[in-house]
Amino acid sequence: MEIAAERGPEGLTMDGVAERAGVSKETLYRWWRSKTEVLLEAISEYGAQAVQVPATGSLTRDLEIFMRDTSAALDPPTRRILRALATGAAADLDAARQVRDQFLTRRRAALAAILEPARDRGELPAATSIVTLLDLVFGSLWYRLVFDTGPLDQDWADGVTGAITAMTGGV
Amino acid sequence: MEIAAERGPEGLTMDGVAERAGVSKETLYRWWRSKTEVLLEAISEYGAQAVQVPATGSLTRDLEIFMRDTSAALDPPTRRILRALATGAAADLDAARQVRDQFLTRRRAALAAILEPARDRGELPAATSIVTLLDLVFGSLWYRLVFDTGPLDQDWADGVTGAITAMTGGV
Amino acid sequence: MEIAAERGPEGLTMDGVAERAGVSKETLYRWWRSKTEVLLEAISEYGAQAVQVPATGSLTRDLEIFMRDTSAALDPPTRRILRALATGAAADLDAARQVRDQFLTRRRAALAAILEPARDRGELPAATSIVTLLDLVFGSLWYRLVFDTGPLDQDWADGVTGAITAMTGGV
Amino acid sequence: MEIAAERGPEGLTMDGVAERAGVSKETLYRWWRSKTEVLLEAISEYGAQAVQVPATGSLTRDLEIFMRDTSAALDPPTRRILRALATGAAADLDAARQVRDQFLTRRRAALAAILEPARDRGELPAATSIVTLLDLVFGSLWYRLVFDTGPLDQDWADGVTGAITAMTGGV
DNA sequence: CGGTAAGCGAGACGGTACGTCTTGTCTTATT
DNA sequence: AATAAGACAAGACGTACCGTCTCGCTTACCG
Repeated sequence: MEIAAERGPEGLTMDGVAERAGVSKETLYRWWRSKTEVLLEAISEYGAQAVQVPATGSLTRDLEIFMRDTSAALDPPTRRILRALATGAAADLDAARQVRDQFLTRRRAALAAILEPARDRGELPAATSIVTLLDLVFGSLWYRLVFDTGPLDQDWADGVTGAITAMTGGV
Repeated sequence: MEIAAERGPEGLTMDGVAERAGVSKETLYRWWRSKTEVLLEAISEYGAQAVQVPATGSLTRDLEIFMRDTSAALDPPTRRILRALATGAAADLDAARQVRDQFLTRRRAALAAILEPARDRGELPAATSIVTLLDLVFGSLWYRLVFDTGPLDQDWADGVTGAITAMTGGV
Repeated sequence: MEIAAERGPEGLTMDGVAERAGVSKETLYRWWRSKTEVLLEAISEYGAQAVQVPATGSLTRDLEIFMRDTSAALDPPTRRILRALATGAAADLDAARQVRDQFLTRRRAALAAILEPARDRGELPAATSIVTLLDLVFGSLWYRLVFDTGPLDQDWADGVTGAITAMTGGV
Repeated sequence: MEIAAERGPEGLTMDGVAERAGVSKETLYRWWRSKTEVLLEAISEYGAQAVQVPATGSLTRDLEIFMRDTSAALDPPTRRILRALATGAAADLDAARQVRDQFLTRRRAALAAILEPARDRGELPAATSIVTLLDLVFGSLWYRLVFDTGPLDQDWADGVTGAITAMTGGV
């Protein structure tokens, strides 16, 4: 985590991790088969603190809180770590699967826990595909992360919140 | 392109490109400073054929056409090429900038050329942030590409189309 | 022994021995401090059958028997074992000392038991240095073993026998 | 050479050579496929100075000179180098072949150039096998080197000389 | 007879070298 | 002057073996 946070994807090497951890490469490979596995486990310890799922009863309010929390968590070191994760996933479908199953899933579930009740309450059209919405929201996040197309600040958070809530339409 | 299409991000090396091209590495580096630059130039030749911008006068129809075209273009070889691009961008902010400026921009402009008139016609709320919508749509695409979270087929295309047009609300 | 006989010096590892013996490395190292010690002990069990010391009363005849016996013992598996021993000895003076004291000594004594009486009987010049002769004979053997310069067959045995007995000169 | 001379077989590593030579391991492996090849080439440069072949007309005298020269060359650093060579040869038949062809051959030829004329002159029995004698002499040398069974000093040189000339018998 | 200590298997560990791979720079000779 | 050919330093990769270590388990001896 330290190395990924300090130096980003390029500076993260198994040799480096082994040295920093005061551990032999042999041991590293015994427990984790790849850089991605190491990172995932490191993150899961770090991010074990359950993702907050606001439940104010209002989709707009819930989303706003969730998105702002998310945005607030994305300081530069964290962004470097996530970019390292994305690098691994983009390069190798196997790593992608691991990231998906062991990392993305959790956050997707949290957001789904906001969206589904909202749809049931009628705040989103009944036909709305939650999966599509999740892709849109998290896609926006990773897109900005990977391609550095813009900040992931409060404005961004509010923009996404606004777009999603706009789907409530005239309802 | 051939190599990236055949072998994906991992199998794409400068040595490999030089050999396949019957060119020395020296020459490769003289003209392009990095793998990303090589790929970008290769893609731009390939994808020079201007992106079609439908203009049927209906946001829903335009979007549907655009998304289906996009989806249709994403065959497995193309996906491997794009993943190679994402790998480079995620690993290095400088590469990210290049991908952004020389590749993403074009497609963003095409979609913007659909969304902006639609907003002007009142098919989207006047306050709608086009940039946010672009991030959502392309984010969804790259998210699925990078993390292999699902197919980029017609269902996906229609799902995104539906979500965006849902924002037109009761209008 | 099995491993050394099958795979030779390169394939002989402490891990391998431990596994084949159904024993933990811990135990291996408790009883023997090095590969060389393990091999030496294994060989001493194997080769415990006393070295035959012919005593026909004729140097030529005794030597011939001894050399032919020696040659006959040197089948390929045995050669691999001896090469493993030589590898250890050449690499490390401490191992060399152990091989010398616990292995070479025995065979040297056997040959000396042939040469000394012969010298006393006048079949070798009185000034002959037995040690030098031992070095010449066994040197020839190990030289061929280590550098694979030629077979250790009956021709070789007879050649050495002939050379040594030639020293009896016109006597 | 420096490393082999200073630290002997155990301390000689490809990594170490690369570092000391200010060269990358890649380059090392491009030119030499193994430690043995590196050593052989290093030695051949070093030892390029032709081996002196005395030709006094007397076998005893020639041998004495040759053996004393040989003995004098075997200072501790040289012995460490030669033990490194023997370690490689003993461990691997392929390395053994290389050592034989590129190193041992030269010295064998030099000694043969002494022995053959002597035999022709009648100083050795006509039936004497030169090859056997070469094995005996050099075997004695390497035996002492590998197993550290005794010094390779002038006494040793004279002992071997004496043994060989003893074969001239009553002539 | 029940408690304790010694020896054991299992195997993790830090360390080090291995041999391979890719990167980006460079030199040389050719055209 | 641009090129191909390819050597090169740098350094990460993933593997192998070494010798040490810690853990429980099982015997066998002793109180």
